[in-house]
Amino acid sequence: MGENVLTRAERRRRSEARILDAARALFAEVGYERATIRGIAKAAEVDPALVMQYFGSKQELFQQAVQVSPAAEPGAEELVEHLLGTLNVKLGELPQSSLAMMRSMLTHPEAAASAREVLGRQIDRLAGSMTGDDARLRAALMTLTLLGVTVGHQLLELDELRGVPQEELARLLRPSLRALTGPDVS
Amino acid sequence: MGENVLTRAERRRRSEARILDAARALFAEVGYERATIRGIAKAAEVDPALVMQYFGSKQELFQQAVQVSPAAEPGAEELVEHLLGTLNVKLGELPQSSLAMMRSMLTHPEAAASAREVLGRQIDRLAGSMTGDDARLRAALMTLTLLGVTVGHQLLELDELRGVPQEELARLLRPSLRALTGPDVS
DNA sequence: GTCTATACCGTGATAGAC
DNA sequence: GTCTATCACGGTATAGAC
Repeated sequence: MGENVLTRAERRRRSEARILDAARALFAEVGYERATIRGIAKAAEVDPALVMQYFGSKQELFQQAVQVSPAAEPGAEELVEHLLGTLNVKLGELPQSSLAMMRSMLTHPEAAASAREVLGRQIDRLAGSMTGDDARLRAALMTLTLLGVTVGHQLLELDELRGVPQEELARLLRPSLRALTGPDVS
Repeated sequence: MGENVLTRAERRRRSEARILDAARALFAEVGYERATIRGIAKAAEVDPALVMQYFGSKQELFQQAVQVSPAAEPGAEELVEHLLGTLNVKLGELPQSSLAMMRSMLTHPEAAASAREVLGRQIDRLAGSMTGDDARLRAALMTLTLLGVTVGHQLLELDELRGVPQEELARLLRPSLRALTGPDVS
């Protein structure tokens, strides 16, 4: 019967992608609890039941939507400088999946676990480049400093950080983070 | 007819107090959306309808539960040192009302507004003790640093901060915050 | 296989019995 | 004044029509 414009598998793939995009956007905007299956389906222009059909549950949809690819995770080999490069990403074009995770990390247990994992990995990398017995602790404080700034900027949208260029923030934070680096530098 | 053990006004006052305590605890533990009127009532050992009767709505209950007394708000006259004193409070015995507010600040609009207000006041106080045209920005970064540490410690409960004494954290953070203070000291 | 219709539950909130 | 019964709503999930 002639060629179809879209095969079924192709349609399915596109619908899934649209749902995931809509889910990421909504989770990032209002968090896990306030984001609804019906709302996500509406944004993706699909039937609400389809979302359940594809992903099984809201929780599984959330997991697939927010999982950050390890490649996209910030590395920290050059320590502070690279961390501030990371900051640029964090402050500018932080992927929506990360925003969605961060938005829900205080209220949704699953998101909290994910946050602990991601932060833990970053702390590990940082601590690996540092010496001293409290290296992990200092690495954690550096990571949490960036987390605080990111929360204030991206999620709370404090007026004080409105429209401040990333370079300015990096410039101001550099000495502060270096102070946590300890005696050793990279 | 003789004296009653408890007058009605007294009973009412005690019930209200128990409800507010339970509300603070639940809001702090699971956030605004997951805390339910019924759950709060059960914890306070009162009828759910009573909560509505007393407070009108869940939102009003939240407001009354989380409102932080201005006296309890951290001051910052001696700048870094006092801020680190503040940190002690933040890390040790942060009042449950503040925890409840922080827990919900990323997902509940009302809590977000409250957080912006409290953080803004702290930034104002800090900036008042600093000079330079970017004083407010640096003050904001200092405040967000402490916010990040508090979130990581109190809400995400990162392993890296488990059981670390406040003095240790203050010691490690002091140079970092001083670096944001800028050329002027208090 | 895809979607329509609906069941079912728990929520905040209300009205009215006691 | 207190509480039982119920409402309307919105959420997840499912059964069955196409």
